[in-house]
Amino acid sequence: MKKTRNTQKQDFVIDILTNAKHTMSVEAILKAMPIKVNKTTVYRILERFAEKGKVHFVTGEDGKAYYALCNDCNIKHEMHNHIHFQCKSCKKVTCLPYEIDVPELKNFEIQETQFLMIGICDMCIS
Amino acid sequence: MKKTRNTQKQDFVIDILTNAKHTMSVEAILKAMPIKVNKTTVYRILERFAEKGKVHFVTGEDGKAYYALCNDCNIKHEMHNHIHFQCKSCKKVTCLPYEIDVPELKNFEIQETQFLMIGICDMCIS
DNA sequence: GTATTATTGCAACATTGTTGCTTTAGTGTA
DNA sequence: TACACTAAAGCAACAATGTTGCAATAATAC
Ligand SMILES: [Mn+2]
Ligand SMILES: [Mn+2]
Ligand SMILES: [Zn+2]
Ligand SMILES: [Zn+2]
Repeated sequence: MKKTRNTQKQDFVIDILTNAKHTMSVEAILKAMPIKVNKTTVYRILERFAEKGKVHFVTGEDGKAYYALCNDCNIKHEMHNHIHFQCKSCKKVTCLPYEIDVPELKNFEIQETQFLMIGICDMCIS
Repeated sequence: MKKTRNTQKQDFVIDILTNAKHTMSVEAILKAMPIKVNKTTVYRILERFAEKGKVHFVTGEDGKAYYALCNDCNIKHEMHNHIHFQCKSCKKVTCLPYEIDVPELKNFEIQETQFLMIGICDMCIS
């Protein structure tokens, strides 16, 4: 495997995601950066982290990618079979501690899963 | 509810989706049209169909929306709790006849679900 | 046939993400 | 510390998907 370097900007991304209560879009991560960083840089940092299994993402109903640290992820199976929830009101995407039993699919090779539920979150519900 | 009209272009979209073996992106639907149709028109036709429950869509890992007719959908609950599978090789998104049991989420109002599995489909597997 | 207005077309735009190339800076070695 | 190597970051231009406002068209009712 290729060598990697530790950089300030990578650390910032980790810090931001560590303190995040929800998953974050690239746009949100950029805004949370304490210094100015190019968006391409953030895209590539997240890409590297995703390859290493440090981070996972869900594609929201809006087509945007939302990133989260892989803390409690099912890394041993290299999947992230927990549910995500996207709120139609505040748009936030949350990782939920519910695992989904992945069915056996004859002749299909399952590599990843994205389980997304959509509705109104606990904070926005009146 | 507002009045609707029957148009040739709406019928074409229904025909195309009826004969489709997989879900279809707007781009694919446009290409399958027997006559030239504006993309905005297709977006709006699909939007109206989705509201009526004639059609549902999944957002692929690539962020694109993939549409399918609601034939066997769980329309009584206004949800589409079956699994979808996106192939990393041929990119096709397929509706699969597996239902997912949606967990009860205290203080969350679940309106829709999108369950996506990603990997290699039965046609692309060697 | 005429009026009404849902549907379509068009052009301009917004957003998200990608690519190729240059520049910067992290790391190991002398 | 100085230097070489090259991963990481910056930049600009681009691609792809989807959206908006308004004008033109055509389905339906009378
Ligand atoms: Mn998650
Ligand atoms: Mn489906
Ligand atoms: Zn919310
Ligand atoms: Zn395939």
